[in-house]
Amino acid sequence: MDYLNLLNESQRGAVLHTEGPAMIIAGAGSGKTRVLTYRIAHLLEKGVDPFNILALTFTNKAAREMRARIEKVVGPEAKNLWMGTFHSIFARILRSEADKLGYPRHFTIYDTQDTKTLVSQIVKELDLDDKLYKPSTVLGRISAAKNKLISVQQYLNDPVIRQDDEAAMRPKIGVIYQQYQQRCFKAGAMDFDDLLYQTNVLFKDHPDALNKYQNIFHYVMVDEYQDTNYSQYLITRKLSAKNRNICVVGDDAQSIYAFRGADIQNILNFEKDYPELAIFKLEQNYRSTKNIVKAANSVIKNNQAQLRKSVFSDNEEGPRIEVIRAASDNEEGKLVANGIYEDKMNHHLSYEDFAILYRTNAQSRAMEEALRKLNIKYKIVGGLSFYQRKEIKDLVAYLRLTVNPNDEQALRRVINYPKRGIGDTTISKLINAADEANETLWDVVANAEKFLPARVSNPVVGFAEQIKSYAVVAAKDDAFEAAKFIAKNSGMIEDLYADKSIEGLSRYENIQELLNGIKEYVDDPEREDKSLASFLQDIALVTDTDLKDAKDDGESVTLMTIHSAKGLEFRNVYIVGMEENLFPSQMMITSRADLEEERRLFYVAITRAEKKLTLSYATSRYQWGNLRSCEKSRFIDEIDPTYVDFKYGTEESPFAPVLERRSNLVGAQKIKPAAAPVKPYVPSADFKPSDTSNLAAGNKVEHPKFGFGTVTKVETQAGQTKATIQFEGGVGEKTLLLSFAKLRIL
DNA sequence: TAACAAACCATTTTT
DNA sequence: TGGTTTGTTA
Repeated sequence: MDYLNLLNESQRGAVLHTEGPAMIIAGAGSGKTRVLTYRIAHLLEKGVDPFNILALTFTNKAAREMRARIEKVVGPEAKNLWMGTFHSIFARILRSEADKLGYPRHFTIYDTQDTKTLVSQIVKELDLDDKLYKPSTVLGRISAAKNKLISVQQYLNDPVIRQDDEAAMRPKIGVIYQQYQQRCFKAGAMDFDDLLYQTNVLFKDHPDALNKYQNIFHYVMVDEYQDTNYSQYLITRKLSAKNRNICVVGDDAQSIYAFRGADIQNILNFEKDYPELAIFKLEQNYRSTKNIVKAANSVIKNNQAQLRKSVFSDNEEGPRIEVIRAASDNEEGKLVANGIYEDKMNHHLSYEDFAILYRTNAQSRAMEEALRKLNIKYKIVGGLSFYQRKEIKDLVAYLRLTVNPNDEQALRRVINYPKRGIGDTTISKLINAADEANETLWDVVANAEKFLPARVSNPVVGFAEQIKSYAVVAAKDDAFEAAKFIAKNSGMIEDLYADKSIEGLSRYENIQELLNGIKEYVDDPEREDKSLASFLQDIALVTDTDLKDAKDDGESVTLMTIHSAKGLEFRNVYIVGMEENLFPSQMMITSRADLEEERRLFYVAITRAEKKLTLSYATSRYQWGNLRSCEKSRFIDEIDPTYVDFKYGTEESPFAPVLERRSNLVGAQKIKPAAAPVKPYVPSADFKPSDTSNLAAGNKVEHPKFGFGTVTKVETQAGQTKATIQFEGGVGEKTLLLSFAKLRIL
């Protein structure tokens, strides 16, 4: 029990309050993980069986680290906790209950790429305009629907949704959603959202199953509760409905996943669901200096929607926040790299102590170049992950097909790789045949001789036999033996080995690396299930962040997006690209809610730093291939100036000459002002679109993006009413479709 | 069917 | 600008 002495009062309260609902509001750096760890340890010491505790996190890494920390306190019992990400825990539960929902036990988990391909296939089959129905747009709608638990039927019947889709000129999204779900089901596949959606279906339609898990999970804990969506909210509420021992931990100020359906109301309204709720506020920040904490507070103060709390630090004052201005993105990189080098030398630090954070992945390039020039080692988190490489996806597709032959995306991927004489025409014929006979693609492939002349069907049947033989191997051998056999037998190894180019060599090596990874997986002495199916379930939910961490080899600066930095801390942090339209991102400044999310993102970024924080921005930057001029981010000015040092003056850039020289070069592009030299307009807080059916010339209106303006013309053409509006503030004249535009008549 | 060129798209963030 | 996909040609 001596760990109780390591905690402050509110931390201790949160640890000891084990019965009944509890909410822990944990400010950044306030020892949240420590509280969760000890809370679970405390439960175990009280005699609670680890099998009765469910702890949900958002990343595998968080789960792994917490389990390791608990293990240090309570020993190997910690292994028996139900601890993992929402997706991995419910994938596991769904797998054992799959038959109730009509899915195979070894259902495939489609990754983002699979789902995109599937959507484009459907769009093509329905003969829709692929410019309008972009996979990302369509999937965004489908995903949002699933996260709100809107079924295909509800989607098709809902008049509001129909109107939205029609207004966006995409009336067929519902039909695509329907096709998409059918195809996934037929293929025995679930996407990420399905893992949560189908869990809800399971609990709704099978009360016995719900009951079973309610009786297993006596205690439910949810980390990063501010990032849960409706689907996740409902799962946790149902699971804890019986015992009401639910403890959620979160910080509304760090909610940064609204774009993915996270609903900050889940945390703001938690009290309504549980009136007997105990609330604990962790307000002391142990991570950062006073300066950093105060600066972060002064920024987040600008948000309206938030729970009241005051985060403070008892640490040293620390240096002030430094703001660097550079003339270009490349120079920004140079200044940051130099700064890191000097800091390291002056303070005897390791490169491990530094992180460079940015809003978008595209910004990493300039940083990488600059670091390389100074021979500073770095690692990038995010970007193209190992499992997204072509050759890896190919081998994984074979493995998936072995476990679940109905997996359509996997089948289409490898049916003619390596080349075995099955051309596009044959494949389309097979797909059509499957469609007509209302069978899965696999059923047709396996019986191709019934559908096609022998000359073309022979290689297809041969392929099916091959896959069947893999299933036999996978049934008796472990994942490694099976994968090795499949890689060889499929001809993949041979094909890659034949390619002697540098890329070919690296592809070959990647396959070896994947096989090594599988070997490690089966060699893990604690691994119970060493089957291929189990391995596949595992890697489907592994993210790049998890991977890089595992084989981190020593001293290097970390580069990543702010999103992936959540939950991490570094001694010295550089936040780069502090420019309007980049951070805050231009797509996020149309509404107050979006802007507040960007601000929370900035808050998260600031609070990653322990000792020293540096912000940088460039007055010009390459974007889409041409040089654009940029303005300093409004967020810089939101920091209380007491805590800030401007390193390179605020009036004129000392690097202006560099910029001039560059633009004078023959053929160099002239610096264009940003497309709209307009002050990004933030609508009135109470903005509500008016009924515009009686709009007439002369009306004064407000638009959420363009600001205030006067209507000069209203005309109706082909049933579409258009208004021409002269906007103020340099926006100029715009013609807007009234069915689309949100306007408030003043 | 492979090699190459042209066109196209992208920069929001991810389990 | 640069990476990927699509189209054209032999």
